Amino acid sequence: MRNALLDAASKLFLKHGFDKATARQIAVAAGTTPAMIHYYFGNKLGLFRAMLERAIGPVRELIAGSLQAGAVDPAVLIRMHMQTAAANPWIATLIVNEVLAEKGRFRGTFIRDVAGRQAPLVIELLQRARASGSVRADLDVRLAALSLLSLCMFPFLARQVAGPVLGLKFDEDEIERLIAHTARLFTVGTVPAGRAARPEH
Amino acid sequence: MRNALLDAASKLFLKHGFDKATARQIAVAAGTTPAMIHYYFGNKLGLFRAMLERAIGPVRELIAGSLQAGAVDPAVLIRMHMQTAAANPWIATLIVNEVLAEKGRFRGTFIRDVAGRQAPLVIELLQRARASGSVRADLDVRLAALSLLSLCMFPFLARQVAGPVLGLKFDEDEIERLIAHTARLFTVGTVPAGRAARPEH
DNA sequence: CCTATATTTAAACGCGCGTTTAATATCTGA
DNA sequence: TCAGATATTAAACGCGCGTTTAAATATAGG
Repeated sequence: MRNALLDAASKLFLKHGFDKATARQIAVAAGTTPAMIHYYFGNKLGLFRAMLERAIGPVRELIAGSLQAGAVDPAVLIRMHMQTAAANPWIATLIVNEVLAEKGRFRGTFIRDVAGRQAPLVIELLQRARASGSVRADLDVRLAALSLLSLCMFPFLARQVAGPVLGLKFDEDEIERLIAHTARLFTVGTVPAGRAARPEH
Repeated sequence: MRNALLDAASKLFLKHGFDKATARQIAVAAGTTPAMIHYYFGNKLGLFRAMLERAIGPVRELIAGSLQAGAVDPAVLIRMHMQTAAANPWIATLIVNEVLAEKGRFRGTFIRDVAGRQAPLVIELLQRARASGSVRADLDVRLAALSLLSLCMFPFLARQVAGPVLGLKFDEDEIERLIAHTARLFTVGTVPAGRAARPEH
């Protein structure tokens, strides 16, 4: 029953957000009553937190691990971010509903545990790239990190709008082209002055 | 009283979103009772729509007008978008709460009246730039339009997170540097192959 | 001045929310 | 077997929400 609640909570919280998903909805989806939420998790927020830890743990480890593995290319980082976001649509929904939204319930945790750990690694990666001469020397790495995250995340946050407006389907093939396009845009866009911009493939 | 309600609605709806801002909150902020909302606007949604039309009209005209004025540089477009987003913080909040969020109350209108009109103009601008040889010939203009919007909008949507995480203050000076950085990243990133990337200033 | 209309007030409505209670069922170990 | 702990159920709680009603007040026109 505990697991059934966690499963239902994953589906509904990550689809509709914390406020819109009601305790009764989740309980019914799990085949029980809201009293079980109180019994196992204390209250609705406790269920949300438990569900979140289960959902986000693997993703957090994946991202943190692959960055610490060593110096990687910005293009590789872009690919990893976008593939993760594409493969787990709930991440974008969660960020919109619980991080970016005013008083987002997950913002504090997200800043502390996810973005707060990841951003320094991205900045350090860009600094190394700058030191090695693969990006221009006068690049502001913090602004560049922001641009990189913008390019990687926004398309998935805005998927429901970008689809109809720009005529994008967000199928597997198109996402692959989007990743290649994005990696090239960022790589070429930060190339040292005087070095010719070359197609990657 | 009608105007007092619209003023209070602007402040609270645009700050907290439609759901979180309660009818009583707005009525009290306007110095009256919720019954006045029913009297002048029928219900809460009517007040939201009336407030929205008043708030978004000027911005819509500004953006639509300056694009139809003629062929402009992508860098100019980027500057205009980012300056508008920076000068009107409520735009980012509105987009997060009512457009990107699941079942956002403003998504339909936004797609039809704002993004749906603007995106074709951005795409056309990029096509002209491509035809004139100022961006590379094999650039996918739809993906490039998505990247452009990502770079322009995401920093302001994620302001509350990017600030602490990347150490950004989002003051006037920094926003100016962000705009210059973004314009350069996009311009250089879409430059034709073989043409040297040059600093802009 | 008086009446009819427009505006404002105060109070309550029904509803669904998260939560809690108390009773019942199920399981477990000595 | 059978008490004690664990798990589940059904029902209700108080609360705040958007909304509605009906009475009181202000405002204009003949």
